[in-house]
This record gives sequence, structure tokens and C-alpha cells, in this order.
Amino acid sequence: MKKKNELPACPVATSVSLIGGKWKLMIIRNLRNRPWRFNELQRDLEGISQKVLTDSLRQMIDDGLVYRNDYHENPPKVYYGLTDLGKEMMPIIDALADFGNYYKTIVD
Amino acid sequence: MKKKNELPACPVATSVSLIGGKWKLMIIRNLRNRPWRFNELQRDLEGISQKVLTDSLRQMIDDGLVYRNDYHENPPKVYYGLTDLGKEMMPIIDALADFGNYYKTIVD
DNA sequence: CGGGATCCAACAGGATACTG
DNA sequence: CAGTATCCTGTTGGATCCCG
Repeated sequence: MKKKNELPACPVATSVSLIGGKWKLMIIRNLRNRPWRFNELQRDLEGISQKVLTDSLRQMIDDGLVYRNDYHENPPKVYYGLTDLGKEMMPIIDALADFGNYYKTIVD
Repeated sequence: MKKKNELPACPVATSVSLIGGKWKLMIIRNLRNRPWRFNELQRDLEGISQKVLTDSLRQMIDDGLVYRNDYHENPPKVYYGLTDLGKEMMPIIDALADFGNYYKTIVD
């Protein structure tokens, strides 16, 4: 988990630093209702490379938004899910989705 | 203004494509209550280069979030403000600020 | 004051190959 | 299945100089 002194002064910028990646918000949206497996996520997020998915998940785990549940089985079985803190992001996802939908009704 | 067919399919991604820059959300936050002048913005957003401020403003104008009001005076006098569409972003800014503040109370 | 025009560094993200 | 390890490329953003 990051320390306070690494965070931007502005709370808005703090949030942006946590979800700034190209795919992080989409990942959170997917994890909303249940934990997902690695390949399951990659298949659903069409276009994401597995390096970027790995990096994103690791950062979000580090930031406390996502947990990783490794069953230590063979073949490997790992689930990713939202922590309680991660679930606090949902109002942001909803606000973004609302605006995105509204925007599409406006343009052209 | 962008065309629909240039927009991502996911509404969340649409929003992100509009505010994805490093400074755009901070600019919107500043323009919340009144129009600002160019240098006024640059002074307040400590660290932003004028190229990035110019680019960001132009993109946001293009996306319909910000308007530009040129008084055509000498010396130049130009104000930037939020359009009605831009004001619809405020719930997102608020949600991000809320989460940012909450996050700071959680970490360490 | 409000930019335009360049040039450059940093980094995020993508492609590919390989592994326990 | 769930990654690691490289390598490479495009885009962002920053620095500097100039202008009406």
C-alpha cells in the first residue's frame, strides 16, 4: 500500500493516480459483482495484453483496491476481486458511465 | 466535436477518453465556478507547461466540455469556461475528490 | 498576454517468446 | 492456467525559443 507522502496533494489527483491506466477502470467494472480469474479477465477485456493486465492488477493490489486469491492448485487457479476499498470506487465508475452515456446522446 | 464512431463502445471508456490527460480534471475543477484566463490557469496549476495547457484546453473545447471567449483586445484577453456539457462532469469530479479524501484516511 | 513551433525524455502500453 | 522476461513503439508531457 502506498504511503501518504507519495500521494498528490489534490484528492482528485490522488484518485486519478490510482485509476489512471488505460484499463484499470474496466477491470474494476468487471470485478464489481464477483471475483474473476486471470484469463477470464483477459478474454473479456478484448485487446489488453497480458503484460498490461498483470501490471495493472499488481498496481491495484498494491494500492489496496484489489485482492489476489491463489488456490495453490495445479493447474493454477487464481482469483482477483475488489477489496472493500475497491468497492468504494463504484460511485466513480457509475458517474463515469452516466456521463459517457449522456455524452453519446449529445455528440452529433 | 468528436463523432460517435470515434468513441469507445464502453461508456466508462468514453469518459476516460475525454478526461484522460494528466491535468484535464484539475482544469475542470478550476473552471467550476467561473471562467479563467490562460495565464491565471497556468499559475494556479503549478507544474503544467504551457504547451500541455494549450493542448488540453483545445482538446476539451473540441470535445465540447470547455468554451473559449476571446475579447480580441490588446493586450490579449481570453477566458476559458465550462460549457453546460462540461458542468455535467462535476459529479465525477466530486466522486473522485470524495474517494481521494477517503483514500487518504485509509492508507497507513 | 496568449499563445505557436520544435525538440526531447519518459513512460505506458503492445508483441513475442518462454515457463512452472 | 497464470504468469515472467524482453524488446520495441507511440503517445504524453516537459523545456526552450519565438511572435503579434
